[in-house]
Amino acid sequence: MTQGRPTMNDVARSAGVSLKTVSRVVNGETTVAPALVARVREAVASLHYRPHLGASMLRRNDRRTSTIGLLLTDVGNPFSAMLHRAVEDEARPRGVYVLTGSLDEDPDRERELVRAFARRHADGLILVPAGPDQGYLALELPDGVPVVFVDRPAAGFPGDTVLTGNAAGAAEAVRHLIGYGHRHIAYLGDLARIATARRRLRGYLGVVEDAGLPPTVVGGLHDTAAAEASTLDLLRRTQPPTALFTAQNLITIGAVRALRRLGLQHAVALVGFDDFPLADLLDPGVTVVAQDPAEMGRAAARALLKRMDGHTAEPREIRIPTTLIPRGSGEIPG
Amino acid sequence: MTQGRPTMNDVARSAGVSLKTVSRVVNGETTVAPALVARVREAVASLHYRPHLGASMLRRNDRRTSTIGLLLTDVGNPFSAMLHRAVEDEARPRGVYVLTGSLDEDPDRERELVRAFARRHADGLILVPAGPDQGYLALELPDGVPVVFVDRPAAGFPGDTVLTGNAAGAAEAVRHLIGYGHRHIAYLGDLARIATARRRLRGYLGVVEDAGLPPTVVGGLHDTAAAEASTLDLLRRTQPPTALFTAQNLITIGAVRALRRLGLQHAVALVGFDDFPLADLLDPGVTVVAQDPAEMGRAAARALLKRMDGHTAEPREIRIPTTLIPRGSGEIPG
DNA sequence: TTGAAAGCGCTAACAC
DNA sequence: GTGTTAGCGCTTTCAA
Repeated sequence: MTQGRPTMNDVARSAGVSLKTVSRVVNGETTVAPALVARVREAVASLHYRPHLGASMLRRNDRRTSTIGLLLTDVGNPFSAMLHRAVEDEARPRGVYVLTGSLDEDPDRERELVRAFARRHADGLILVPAGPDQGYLALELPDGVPVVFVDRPAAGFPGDTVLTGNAAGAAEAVRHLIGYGHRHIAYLGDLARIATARRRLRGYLGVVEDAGLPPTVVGGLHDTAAAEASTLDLLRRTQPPTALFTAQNLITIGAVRALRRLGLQHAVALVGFDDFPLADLLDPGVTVVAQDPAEMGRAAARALLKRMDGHTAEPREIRIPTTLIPRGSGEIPG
Repeated sequence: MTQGRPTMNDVARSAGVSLKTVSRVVNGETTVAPALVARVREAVASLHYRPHLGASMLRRNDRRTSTIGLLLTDVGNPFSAMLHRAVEDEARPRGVYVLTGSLDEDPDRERELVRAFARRHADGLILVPAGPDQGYLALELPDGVPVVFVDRPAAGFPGDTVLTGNAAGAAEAVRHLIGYGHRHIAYLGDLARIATARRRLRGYLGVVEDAGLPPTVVGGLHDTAAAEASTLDLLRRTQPPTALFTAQNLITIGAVRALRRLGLQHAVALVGFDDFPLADLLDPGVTVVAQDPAEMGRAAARALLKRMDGHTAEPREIRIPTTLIPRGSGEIPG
């Protein structure tokens, strides 16, 4: 019955017209007699003909696939997932579909995925950079394929960049704690390679120094367990801090666990960077500086689609502000 | 400088060999003299040649793109996101990449996305069905493109199906509550179209009836707010239940909020279907019947890849068991 | 307005 | 081992 799917030629034969006429109808050209259009449409329907995008792409001049690539830290984490959803929502009305992949902070994986998506003729890329340098993009990507960077600045390749107010958000958190009378505020975070972490630390240090307070920095925390352990150590010191600023999601949760274990959750103040579900249901509710991943995704997708439409201008830097959400843990006086 | 990217012909000219020899080298065929291989490799590198997958696909017999489509309820929700990640992890070592999309329980959207992915020559699909019938797949998909269904059974198209033990999990939750002495256990859930919800309700009803207990069913709950309101109503009745079984994530959270507001969180027992982050940090910890989205994703991807490898056998039904995780709220005696 | 021929970049089939 | 020829399904170019 089916020996491969039907081609334009099959449709042409079935409709009694030439191949080219079918092509014209399928592509919505208006220079075809209505009677022929109808015959072709009928044949298309009865044969269940679907145009072969690859073949069309090969011959066409514009060579668009209406597909973009989205390279995230980890498609499974809630932050990435919300960003992903926002990108899809912007792309959907344009008939643009999304290839996705997780980089796990691995620069090799970043380049591998870029190459894979380039081979699949993505019209553009949205990238949360894992590596320190994106110069390779010039080699992997055909000319004219735009890239928008998200959450971290890129190096070596031009593109719009969507960033959160990392330093500003951290500064706001620390100022909030100072406003409640705290004079000894500790920073818990991941000081690693990642530019994001450094910016948050800078925000903390700036405010603490301006206020003439002693900085306490605990770095190198990558997961909940490490954060919990470090927080326990910190609070058992002879001069423990009266307030904590945790620079990331998982670290905040580790700190909450530690405070519980010591029964200090109503005694030591806490503000975390990044919101998380149910933060309001804990006791006390956890005060956070929330990012807006959905807005970041929307902004990135809009910037990319604009470039794909031929918009050429100097790469822009788009900054999405953070919001401090007081829920109790950050309003414990010092 | 760049007038389009280089083709195999450019490489052949640059290396002083024939087009076909380049093709052989690029495709890793072993019947080429080492000296020529080296010359071709060099030319490939210096010209930054990248093979044109579309053209290759067009001519090749097997016509594979090493791309699969993943159609989820909502890429932004944690359950879908974890499933997505597991699929990616299975596909990655095979050099298979993933097109993703959200259906939002909309059958039209389901068909639209299937068509879009088929046009992009996905080698296979993993689908969380939104609509009641998947018969259209036979028209939209080329012959031989396998589909694996996840989380819900499909109709009208053959394919492996990965399901959670919905009825069994619900039954276990209710039995757990009965084991703690409860005789009046209410069901809160979404009774809508969705097969999943009906199965959970069936699990509840089966156990309750077998135990000779009166069923109390509150349905039509779609979000946290509705669940909170309904729970409040329920607990203010003259004969309130002593235990709640909430059939879904968001409903569980709504119920938790309601119990808090009434100060009953240590008096009324609660078991929820679906785990959620921080369930253990609440007071009391929330006992749940946990699904395993990662295992569902792995199973689906493995089944799909096997079919893509030519495995032909009767479609299988793969059932991923649930796990009851006691954390406190389900162990309050009745 | 419609059609015939050429060819996009690549690989299958068959020479040499 | 290597090269030549034909052609995948479609759009371009140009002629009718």
